[in-house]
Amino acid sequence: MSQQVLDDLEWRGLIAHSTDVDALRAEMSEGPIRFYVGFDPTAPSLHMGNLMQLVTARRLQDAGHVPFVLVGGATGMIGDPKESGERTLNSVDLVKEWVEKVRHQVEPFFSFEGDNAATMVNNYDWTASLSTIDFLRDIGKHFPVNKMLARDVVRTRLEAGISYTEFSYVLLQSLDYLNLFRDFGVRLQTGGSDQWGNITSGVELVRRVTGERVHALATPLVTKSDGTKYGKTEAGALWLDREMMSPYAFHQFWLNADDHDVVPLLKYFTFRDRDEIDDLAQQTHEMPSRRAAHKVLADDVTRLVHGDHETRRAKDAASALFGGGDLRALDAATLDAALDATTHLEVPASAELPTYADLLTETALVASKGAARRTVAEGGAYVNNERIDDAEARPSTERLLAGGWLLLRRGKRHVAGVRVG
RNA sequence: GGUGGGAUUCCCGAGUGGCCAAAGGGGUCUGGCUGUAAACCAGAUGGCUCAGCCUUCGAAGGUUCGAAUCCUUCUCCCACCA
Repeated sequence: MSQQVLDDLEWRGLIAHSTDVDALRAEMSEGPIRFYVGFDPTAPSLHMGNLMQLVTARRLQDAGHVPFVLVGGATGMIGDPKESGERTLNSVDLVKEWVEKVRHQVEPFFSFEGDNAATMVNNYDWTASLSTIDFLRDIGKHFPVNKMLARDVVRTRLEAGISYTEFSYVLLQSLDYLNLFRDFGVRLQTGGSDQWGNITSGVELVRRVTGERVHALATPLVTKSDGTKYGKTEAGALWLDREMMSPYAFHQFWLNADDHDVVPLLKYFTFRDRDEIDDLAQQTHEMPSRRAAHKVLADDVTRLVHGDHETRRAKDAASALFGGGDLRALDAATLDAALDATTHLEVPASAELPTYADLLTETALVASKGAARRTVAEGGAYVNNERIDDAEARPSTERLLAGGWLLLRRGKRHVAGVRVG
């Protein structure tokens, strides 16, 4: 029973790399196993790639397996080498702060009760007191430098330079696996394919030290159908933190997925089963304009990350703003709810309201006043769904909608509210 | 250690004294077509108090009426030689 989750992961396209799957399947068929997935505090919030790991781990827990969710209080201090170059070390206080944020973001995804309750761990707990001598003797001895140098990331970094600190990162992550195996009997690590090198190094360390063959699975990098990297928005990464990305913006991101990407995204990020996803794929094929799959994707993922209430708000905002109805017909309460969900701005009521160029800039709908003028000249700026042609003009108070709102829009889908009052 | 080549706007890459806010491509944005898709076509793409001004061509100085372009020093990369 509990091994069928592997078939599900495979069908969803979530297994990009794996150690011996048949051996893993055999172990799972005997009963639940313990597995771990780690998150390094490299930013104040998790993002799309981490979400994929969270959802994948949740699938494993739902199948009866026992999650150990690791927050990288130690690894976050060191920094995983990335191809683009050396990282700047974050201060100890900042890492600690981010550890707490990551922990809070991660917790809602798991159940901490029942037979297969999840356990939170922090690798700082077993590394902080580790002496350099012990580390070098017990761990370092198992890492041939010639093999470490052969890793792709390291090789690409040899020209540009890599510090001993980052070069050593893999030892710490491998030590995590060894410790979790010894202390808790963890036998599977999951993670993103960009972590595959680190993950297999952990498998190797466990084998060298204990002779046991533990397992690993890596999910693919999320890419668009055209092969480019997914998860980037105009504003940057797709953050899970609502302060860094509003639930409305988050919901819009999924809603605006390319048709070609929507089915893979449903498989990766939702808990819809095969029949439901096949049905949604069919609907998208037959009536693409209804965007049934996009709506399910956006609603499900937003609900998962931000909850029911925020999802409802994001949906209501979208239907008020993009529903195509007359904005003047909307009442103050509806507009309040819809525009509160977007980026919005308060300006005091006065005889002379700011110019459109200023309003567009201050709502961050455009990057600069020059960009605001350009957008207006290109015919890409709208107030209350009416195109404006003079950036230096000011809205008259007669234009105000219920509740003193003005609806600003740039292009087709970037909106912001201005409340005069 | 020596010699030669290089560092240009978000990225790649042209530019070798004024016509340079700087070709071309990519990316991005807007418009058109649509479905708040994709593809395609067109335009835009440093900032501002916008017929003008300010900041930008690895860094700092200098020459000149005028420098991304010339000179000096420094930093980093690449190639060849030792």
